[in-house]
Amino acid sequence: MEVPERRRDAGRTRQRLLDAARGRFAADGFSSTTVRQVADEAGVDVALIKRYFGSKEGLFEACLAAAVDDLRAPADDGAEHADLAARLAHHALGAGVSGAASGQALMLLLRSSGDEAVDDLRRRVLGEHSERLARRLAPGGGDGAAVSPVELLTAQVALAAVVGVAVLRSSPGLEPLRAAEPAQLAALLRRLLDTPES
Amino acid sequence: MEVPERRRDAGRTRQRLLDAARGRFAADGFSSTTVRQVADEAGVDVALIKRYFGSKEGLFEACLAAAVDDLRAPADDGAEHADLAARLAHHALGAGVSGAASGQALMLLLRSSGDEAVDDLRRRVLGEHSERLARRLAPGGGDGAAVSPVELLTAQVALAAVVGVAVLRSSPGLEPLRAAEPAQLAALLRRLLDTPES
DNA sequence: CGGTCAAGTCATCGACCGTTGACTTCAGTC
DNA sequence: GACTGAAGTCAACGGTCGATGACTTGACCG
Repeated sequence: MEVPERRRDAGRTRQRLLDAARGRFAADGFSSTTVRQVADEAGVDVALIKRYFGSKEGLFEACLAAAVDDLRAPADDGAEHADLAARLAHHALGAGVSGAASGQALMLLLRSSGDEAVDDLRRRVLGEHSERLARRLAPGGGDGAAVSPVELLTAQVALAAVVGVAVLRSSPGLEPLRAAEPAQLAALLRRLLDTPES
Repeated sequence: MEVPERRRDAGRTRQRLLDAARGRFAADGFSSTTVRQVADEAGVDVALIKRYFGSKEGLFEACLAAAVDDLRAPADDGAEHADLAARLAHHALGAGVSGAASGQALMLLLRSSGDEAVDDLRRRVLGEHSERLARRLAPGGGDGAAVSPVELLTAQVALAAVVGVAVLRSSPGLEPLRAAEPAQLAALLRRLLDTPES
């Protein structure tokens, strides 16, 4: 299974560009990131971005698609976290499927490239997640019936809390929030998921 | 008290630039905003930005200073909102002192210009707010003693929730979260401010 | 070994950005 | 009504960005 370490490997350089771009886009945003920075960090030439992704926006969309896959991936923790809050915290705040840093996929999802299609994708993903969360919040536990407006709003506030934690952990690096473990954050966020009225 | 509507008024154009810039910076971020956009939206010439604010960064810092003043301003609601959650929600998510849109000051605080001094200011403001919130969370209600780590973390998670609500309301426009009233959000966020352990 | 095509390099283009200084116009003063 | 300084206008600058196409180098196959 040992790869012979080819000096020219399209898939490898493509992945390097993807990794470098994802970090830059998540940390600095779309417009602050330059394709030359990404290419330098990946150790390849700038022109290869056009070859493999068409344009800077194409590169961003590829990063976003990977992040969406990370976020949509079923919690492989499985039965490890029986609690809904623990699963939410680990899924959104813990390390992603790939070697992404904590909360990187979530930060990437919040970044805007100015493209309307990208904004629609973001809206769709956030809407799906909030609805799924609301369904699990319902007493029945996710039967076919539509969720009530208050349940949906509750789920969105809980989702907002996770988003806010990711934001405050990344750019301002607020301590001790940044160093807190997902389990500890889950314990604090759990109260948001209780039913508002008995 | 009728202002004679001078055609040349330095203070007026300065305020117009400030208003236009604050909206653009809060909505699109620092690097996505161009000084020509701001000048056009304000109806003045681009060169006046240099005259009144020195540079684009100076304009951003002036906007940020105004936002920090908004956030640091004592809740003029006074005794109107006896509840801590209601005060937090109204203060951060309601309309600002000036005619700023909902959560605009908070969004502006999260934006980065790449300047390290600005990042330090953001860290300081967020740290102050979380500490103040933690002090009010303490059973004693804000005596001189230092807050416990768990109280500080609880306050920061609550602050993160408010930040996340502001983020999801602004760029993705997640419904029904976007249209929710501060009082309704306060009712949902209140559970985060309870003491974790009895 | 030579052919062939993908992978990677290089220089450069046009556009846009922030910035700047010289110029023009208006308001207040004597 | 001329003087003066502030307020506003204009054109242009250097620099950087994303994009592009011609060129070179390498790997694989017969």
